[in-house]
Amino acid sequence: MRGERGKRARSTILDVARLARVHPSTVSRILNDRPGLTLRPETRARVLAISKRLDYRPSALARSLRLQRTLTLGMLVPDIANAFLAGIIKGAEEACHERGYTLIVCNTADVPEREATYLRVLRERQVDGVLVASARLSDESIGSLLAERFPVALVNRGTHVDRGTRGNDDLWVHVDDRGGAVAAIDHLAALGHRRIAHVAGPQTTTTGRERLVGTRAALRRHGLTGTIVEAEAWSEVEGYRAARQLLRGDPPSAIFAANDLIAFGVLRAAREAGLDVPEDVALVGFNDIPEAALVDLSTVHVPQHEMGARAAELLIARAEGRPIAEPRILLETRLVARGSSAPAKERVTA
Amino acid sequence: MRGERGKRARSTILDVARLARVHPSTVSRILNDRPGLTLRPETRARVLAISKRLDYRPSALARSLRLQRTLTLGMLVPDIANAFLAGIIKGAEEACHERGYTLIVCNTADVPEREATYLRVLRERQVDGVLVASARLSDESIGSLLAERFPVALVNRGTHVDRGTRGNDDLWVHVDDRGGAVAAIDHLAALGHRRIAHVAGPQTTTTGRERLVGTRAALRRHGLTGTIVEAEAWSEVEGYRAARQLLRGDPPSAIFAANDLIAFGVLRAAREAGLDVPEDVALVGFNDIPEAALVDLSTVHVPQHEMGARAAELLIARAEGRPIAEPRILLETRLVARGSSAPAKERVTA
DNA sequence: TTGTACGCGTTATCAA
DNA sequence: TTGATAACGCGTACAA
Repeated sequence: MRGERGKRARSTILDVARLARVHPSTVSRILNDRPGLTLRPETRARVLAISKRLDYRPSALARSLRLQRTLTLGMLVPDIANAFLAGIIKGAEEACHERGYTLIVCNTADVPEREATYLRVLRERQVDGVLVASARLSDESIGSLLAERFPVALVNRGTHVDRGTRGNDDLWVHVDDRGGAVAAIDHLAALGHRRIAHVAGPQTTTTGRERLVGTRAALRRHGLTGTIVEAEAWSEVEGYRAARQLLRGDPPSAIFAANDLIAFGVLRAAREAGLDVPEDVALVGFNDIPEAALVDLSTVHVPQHEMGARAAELLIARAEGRPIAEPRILLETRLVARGSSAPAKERVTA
Repeated sequence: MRGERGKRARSTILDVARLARVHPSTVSRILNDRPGLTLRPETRARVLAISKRLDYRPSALARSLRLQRTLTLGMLVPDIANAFLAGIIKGAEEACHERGYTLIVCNTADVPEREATYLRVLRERQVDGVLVASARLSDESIGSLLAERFPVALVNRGTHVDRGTRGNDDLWVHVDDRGGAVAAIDHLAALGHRRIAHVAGPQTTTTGRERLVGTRAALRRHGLTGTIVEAEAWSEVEGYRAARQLLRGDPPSAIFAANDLIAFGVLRAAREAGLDVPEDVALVGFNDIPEAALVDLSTVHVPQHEMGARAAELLIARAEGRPIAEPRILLETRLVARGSSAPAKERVTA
């Protein structure tokens, strides 16, 4: 039963060397060919030919063991299936691929135990660095990585891990959450809305907090109070739950949801409450995931792909020991107005 | 500049052995502890303690090199950000995690060159098997893998690779595409629709073909002809393009789109054409991705998570040389009726 | 019950 | 210009 498979043993560098009548190390040199090295074209050609004929492919395992680097990056995300994260992952994956790195994406489901397990696995596999896109705060695990000076890059999340012990060279790619929130509120205010509510994201996350801060500041500037409710998670379901609470009684005329998924939940709750969007209540989300266009949701655009790519590039630079000019990258957001926040304006006082 | 990082060298099995005053091999034995091996509890405890103290973690690299297996699976997908595939990936990832395997997801973007590159990378990394979820047909690359008896499992795609040279033991997890299509058409016919169109998926893919076959059969059974147009890709954009062609002139009263993304495109085209869904035209999709609920799309449900999980399990079994009872798994679909296909019925002859 | 010796496949370094 | 050697970190057959 066993041993049935894996018959045709893969050819190694020794096989090539033997057939080419050279030493294995010569084969290695030729195949990797460093500039500034002198090989006789003759042997070179012969080795190349043999290696092609044997379909020789070096073992990344052995090489990594020898080189002490794997050309592999790990990535921790709370949910692969989340459209926003998917965009980030894709960006990171492409940047990695371009530079010859492989990315291992790990789905933590925001469960600390899984996070820890994966972190262990990644380290056992000697990945050259870890990209952390999970939104949760305060990770001792991350703290310990940073403490060990293990290459880590944070994407779309901050950290409250003991600022004291860390330098200012932490790798960090995020967007202007406050600015985005301000843009959202400004947009709604410009449409004439005065009764604006905010369905905030979990206040256990940096993004959730920052967006709330921006919202509050903008509301104040417009001389508005605004109602704030908090969704317990960045999900449609929790957005729905929070919105129901908000819509009972005297509903606001406009709602800014902390992200698009939450906005979808708000949308569902509004419909159930017999409220039309945007006629009865205007709605703005955050992130601009592809589905936002599907339901004509106004939202704050976030360059997901770029976030992932930039973060991966930073991390690779760090892993390769290259100097990094800007370890912290702040990307701009941009409001995308769509149907969900269209009317109002003329009926300001309606 | 360099050498700055990676200072604190990770402790190896030798460090543990030294401090525990035993031979490295003893440490290895204790840590892996095979049943049926007799260790003195005393040394055992000592080694365990030391290893804990040093925070020793074995190198997966070295182990894999020695064991000739990596406990790693590769996965080829055309688009990580595709919601349907994301569900499959998630299922596969979880199954892998449960069994101690790591999954490397590769985004091929349906570009043959990338597919080939990734396949090479995965083999160099000695993955124990590859999960192929790309929908394209006829891959010589896949053919060669199969020929080499390298563990491969196909998910949501068939293969037209030379049936002759392959056994019947190919690993294959897919859904009943024909049955699903039939269910969709039956559903529309039951609503009273007589002018039913099908926006088919790319006929270069097995799923696209199977769904068309099912559609044709069902239409025929109902004594209908039906219009067929083909989308050039499984995307919103191509669905839109195909639908525009379909909707000019005398539009059908119902449309079955080969998958949800295409259905979204149809939806957009219908709206632009001033047609209301479902009042003027009923719509049914395929896959039941989460976004389908968002726009109230009727669709054929596909157990994405299960597909990924089952495929991964099959592949792991094969990689470990365990016998496989059912190498080909066919999962059932189920029609989910939502608003997009609601009315009609009473106005059959309207 | 534990130690010895070797090999997994590469590549860097030094010698020739 | 090429060869020889050692080492990366681990697991296992065999010996003690």
